Amino acid sequence: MTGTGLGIGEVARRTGLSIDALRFYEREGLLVGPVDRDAGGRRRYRPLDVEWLGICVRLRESGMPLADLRRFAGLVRQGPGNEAERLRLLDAHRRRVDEQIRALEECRSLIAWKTAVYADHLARGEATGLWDPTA
Amino acid sequence: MTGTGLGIGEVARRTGLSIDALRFYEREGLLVGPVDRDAGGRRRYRPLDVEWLGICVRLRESGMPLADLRRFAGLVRQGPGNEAERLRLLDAHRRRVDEQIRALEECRSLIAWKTAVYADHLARGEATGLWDPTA
DNA sequence: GGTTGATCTGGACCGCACTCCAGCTCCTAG
DNA sequence: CTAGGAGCTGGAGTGCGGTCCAGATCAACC
Repeated sequence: MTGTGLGIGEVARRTGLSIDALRFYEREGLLVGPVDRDAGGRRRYRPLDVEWLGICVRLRESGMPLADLRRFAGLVRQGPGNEAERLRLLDAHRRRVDEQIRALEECRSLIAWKTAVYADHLARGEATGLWDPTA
Repeated sequence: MTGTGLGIGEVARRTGLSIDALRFYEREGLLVGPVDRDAGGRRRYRPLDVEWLGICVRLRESGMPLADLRRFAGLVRQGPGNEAERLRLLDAHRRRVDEQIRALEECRSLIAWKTAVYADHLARGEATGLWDPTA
């Protein structure tokens, strides 16, 4: 029997984080609590840890800096009583995500327009509207 | 008279890039051609340069690495004849942007759900479903 | 002529988020 | 017993994308 919880390799596979990143996150205080260790000193992640790491991954993917993640983890670690602050933090982040989506959509439409210009140009041979700094 | 073209400070204001970044981009070969200089050796950006920089900003905002931007700039610098490759490059980037938007929207909905949980909790005092690692 | 403000160059430095490494321990299978 | 594989620690190194700085020059105005 492997004991309770998951080993670091398994957690890495499940979360998509590297083993090094998992140890790094722990050193940086991004977890909601100390990770259990087995008799030999190896990490054993409980389901809660893994779930939290999943959230970390999402927040990171959406551009939250580690510093903010650390603050959030700190609030959660303190336990109940600071929900208002957690809410503020998440809400501010959501607004940033909205803004990112908006900006990306704008970029996307510029790119789509440019690709359309090139595609059109290729479809009919020489055409106008191309970048040509030699002009 | 200030002569033709814009000074670096003005271009920085218009593009949102810092003066240092503008010089850095130039050193890194991200521009479509050499920037003009006035009698005193100062940069004078032509409208085409500024327009290209605007595109750079968009592409960077949407996560294109400088290396790709450099490749694209190189193609444009070469002049007509490589439109197919420019198209491939932009198209690949558009797909990455689409993927980013998708991922961000997923993150957004997780965050929205979490904030709803906290908001609900705050609205009615103690409730369930909160992170509490002390449990 | 002097001051002020923008710009120049080359090169050092920075923050972020990891990633890699040496040298060690521990567990399991054969 | 031994070989292999997963994991451990502390610390150094990496890649990206700029940012900062010293020391000089230049243009314009008073």
